[in-house]
Order: sequence, then C-alpha cells, then structure tokens
Amino acid sequence: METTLTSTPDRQAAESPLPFVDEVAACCPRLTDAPISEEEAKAAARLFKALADPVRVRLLSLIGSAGEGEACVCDLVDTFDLAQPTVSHHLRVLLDAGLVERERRGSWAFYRLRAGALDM
Amino acid sequence: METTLTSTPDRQAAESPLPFVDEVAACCPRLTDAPISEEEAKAAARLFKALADPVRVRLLSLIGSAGEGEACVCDLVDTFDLAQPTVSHHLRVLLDAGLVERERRGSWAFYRLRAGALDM
DNA sequence: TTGTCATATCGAAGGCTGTCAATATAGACT
DNA sequence: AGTCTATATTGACAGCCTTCGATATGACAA
Repeated sequence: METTLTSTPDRQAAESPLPFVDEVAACCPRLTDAPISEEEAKAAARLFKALADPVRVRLLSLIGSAGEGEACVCDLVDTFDLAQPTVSHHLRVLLDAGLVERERRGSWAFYRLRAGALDM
Repeated sequence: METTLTSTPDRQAAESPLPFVDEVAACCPRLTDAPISEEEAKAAARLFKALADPVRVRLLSLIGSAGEGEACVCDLVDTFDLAQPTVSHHLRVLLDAGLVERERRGSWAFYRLRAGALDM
C-alpha cells in the first residue's frame, strides 16, 4: 500500500446498494439520498425524541391498535404502573410532536394517531 | 346523551383505516396491529433514542450518502462544529445501537450503515 | 352551589445526556 | 526507540427528562 498518513484514506469500491438503505428509506426517504440539512436533522431528531421512551411507544401502540382508532386517557392510565400525571405528561409530549391528536368529549379526553405525523 | 360519569365513555364508530397507519407501518410494522409488549417497546425506544439527536441523524445521513457507502471519522469530524471526542461519542452511540458498523483500516476508522438495523 | 370525577399543570428530586479538555491507545513513519 | 496522526476513553459539568405528590381546571350530578 502506498497511502501515507497525510493523504486521504482509501475507500472500498461500492459494490451494491445496501439492504439497509431500503429499510431506512421506508421510514426516512431522504436520509440516505444526500446529506440532509441541519434543519432537517433537527426536525427528524425532534420526532425521534418523542418516540424515545418505552411508555410513549406503548401509548402510540395502544392508541393505534384500539378498536375505534382512539383511546381514552382513563383506559391508558390503567395500563401502566405509573401515576396519572406521568401518563398525562407523556401524552402531551406525543401531542406536541404532532404524533397524536386529542378530542375532549365530556370529562374524557380521547387520543388518536395523527395522519401524516411521520412526514418529514 | 345518556352517559354518566361512572360508565365507560362512548367511542366513535371506526369508519376507515387511518392514513397514518400506513406510514407508521412502513417504519414499525407491528406498532399498530396490536398492543406491543413492554419488551418490544423498550427495544424500539432504545433504537429511537439513538436517533434522537440532530448530530446523530446527520452522521447517519452523511455515512449513508457517502460515495462508497462508508465514511471516515476524519471527514465526519470536519463536518461538525464539535470537538472530536464529541463526534466519537455520537458514533459510539450509533454503534451500540447497531445502526452502524466500524472497520479499522490503518489508523483510520470507517463507518457504514448496518444492514437490518431497523428490524424490530 | 357543593361535591366528585377525569384530566392537566406545577414544582421538585434524581438520573441521564451532550459537551468539552485532558489523556490514553494504537498504527505508521523515521 | 521515538514521534506523529487518528481515534477512543475518561472525568467533569451543565442542562434536560422522567417521575412523583400536590394542586388546578373543567365537566357533570345532586
């Protein structure tokens, strides 16, 4: 090899598209096409941060898989071994991230998944 | 309305599959089919946590969109206005999450996206 | 109006995270 | 050997996040 420490390092020749690319593309189409901008990265990270908690992932799953596409806070609170304010906090994070929407009916609050939430 | 406070709240009739479901499904197929387990939620959250930082999202994008499918740390460090240990730290987080893999060649370290990283 | 139920907000405690300077490791050249 | 270069690790600090109890809000019932 003739590379020296001060030169640009060698790269391997690209052989075939990475299988991973397809999978990432399914979630974040523009992630691997070209380097994304700082702003795009910030927006994506904000979204991922909202998903970066097991409680919130389960909340999304519970809401999304609920029979009528919506779930009442009262049911959600019962599912977790957490205080009610904690569940309320996590729902607010999901709401602020635009992942769910809330509808008040009487004393109850119903959450449903928000269409287009993963468009970036 | 005849609902009382102590009874189970009304639900709206399901009309059509939510458009959102398709989008979530593209990323996390089993998220909305049925309530996921606590373990699955923990695994998903661990993955999302690794993505929940703008620097790491940009790193993934830079690595994934690099000409040969791999990027040298030396190039990555130059892209950011961050100290070298900080970039190294973020790369380690991505590595621990299984999102990238590292190969040492000489003094350099090359990172590439890891196939199957988003399978959950 | 007074009470109760469902949900949200506030404020505090503890743990986790991003960042850096300093240092360590390890390969490559002399 | 010694020195340089590239990268990783360590230790510390500041800010953020999860969680809770306490409290507020707001709707319904009596």
